[in-house]
Amino acid sequence: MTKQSLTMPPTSTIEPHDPLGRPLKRTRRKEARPNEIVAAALAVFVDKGFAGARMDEIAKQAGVSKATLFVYFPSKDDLFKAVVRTNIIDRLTAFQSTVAHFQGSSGDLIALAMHKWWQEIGSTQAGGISKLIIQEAKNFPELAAFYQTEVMGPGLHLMQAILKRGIARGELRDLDLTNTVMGIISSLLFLCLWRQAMGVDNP
Amino acid sequence: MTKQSLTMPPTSTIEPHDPLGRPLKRTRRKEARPNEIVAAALAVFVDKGFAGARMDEIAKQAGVSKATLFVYFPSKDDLFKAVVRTNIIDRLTAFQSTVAHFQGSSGDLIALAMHKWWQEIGSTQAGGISKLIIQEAKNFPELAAFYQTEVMGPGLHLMQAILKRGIARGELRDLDLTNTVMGIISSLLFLCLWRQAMGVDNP
DNA sequence: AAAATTATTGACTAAGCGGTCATTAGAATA
DNA sequence: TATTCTAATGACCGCTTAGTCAATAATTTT
Repeated sequence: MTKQSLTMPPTSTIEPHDPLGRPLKRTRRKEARPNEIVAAALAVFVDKGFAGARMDEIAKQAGVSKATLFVYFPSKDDLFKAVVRTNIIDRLTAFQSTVAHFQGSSGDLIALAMHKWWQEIGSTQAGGISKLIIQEAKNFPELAAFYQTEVMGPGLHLMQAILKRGIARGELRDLDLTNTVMGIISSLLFLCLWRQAMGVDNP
Repeated sequence: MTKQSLTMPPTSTIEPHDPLGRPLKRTRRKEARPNEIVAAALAVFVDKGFAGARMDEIAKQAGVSKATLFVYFPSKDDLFKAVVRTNIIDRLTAFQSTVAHFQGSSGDLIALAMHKWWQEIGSTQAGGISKLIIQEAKNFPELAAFYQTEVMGPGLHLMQAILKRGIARGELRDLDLTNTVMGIISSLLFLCLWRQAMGVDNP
């Protein structure tokens, strides 16, 4: 199933298309644009950092003019926030409900959480966002604050909830919540950061 | 012993000086400039990152005009390389020998290693270099390789040696060396990166 | 003290960037 | 087919900043 078939009716006539299946001439595709722009933005942001990412390059990679970016996103900041939302926050909230209805042992749940994060974020292009935040936090305090409240806060809270569940069920001893959470996520995040920095190829 | 006494004869006349002991009026100090510029550059690069660092700010912090920067360093890139080269190696080797000849228990040795690293690097401005490397690894691949072989490699090796010693003395069980080392340094480095990124004040 | 040397700099430029807007052209409607 | 609506864009603007250079002034030499 191609991406195109999800977002627009199959083109019946013989038209020139780019490698990603997008028409070469100027076309109006209001529905598909935002996703394509966000996808392109993720790639460029992760590769170049926030300051280093050029709107022109994002536009080019999205197969669109720079002005079109500003039709769908009011500013570079907003585009970045959209990237974080669709790549991290949505996944995080999805996983929150998974945790809420989990039946098995707490050991399995912890393993699942770590595995899932690594599989969907840490080892993918989305993992680059973590590095990006560390890179740019000081220069773009608003973005750092956004990430703190929208991602780190909920993430830490979720992990704490998992540990509390384990303690309540008598599967874990009464450990220090903050430090244990820190230990768990630091190993994951550090490995992610390191791979990103050293340029390990991610699928 | 002040920095000034190392680099120039003591000023005998009563002249206005800045807080770092540098004369306020325009003076010619060919020998002292490079070190002062590199020191200022380190501070600004660590604080703002490579892209965010402004040559004007480095110049101001070095007590010099921007044009003078380009007298001593041909470009921003070259200045950055000079900063990293002159700041990394000495600290590492000094630290290695501190840990190398230890007599007590392995538990104490591990604690000492972590504590010492945190005290002398992780919690200081030098810790900012780790962040710098992670930040700029992609843009300066040869710098990343240099850091990998000269710093990370020896660091991991040293920590492994400490664990092997513990196992040989029967103080530690036969644990997985690579993973344990990763767990130990990841928590330290991650905390360091996080503090650097979020701007916790360092002494 | 005057001249020569050269470290230092203020003022400038060229380039690059985020963001804007009047115009253009693809699609929907009649 | 003609008309309307609006997605898409080329051309432009104001601002920032790495890098340049002729002029300036602190030393050294005579």
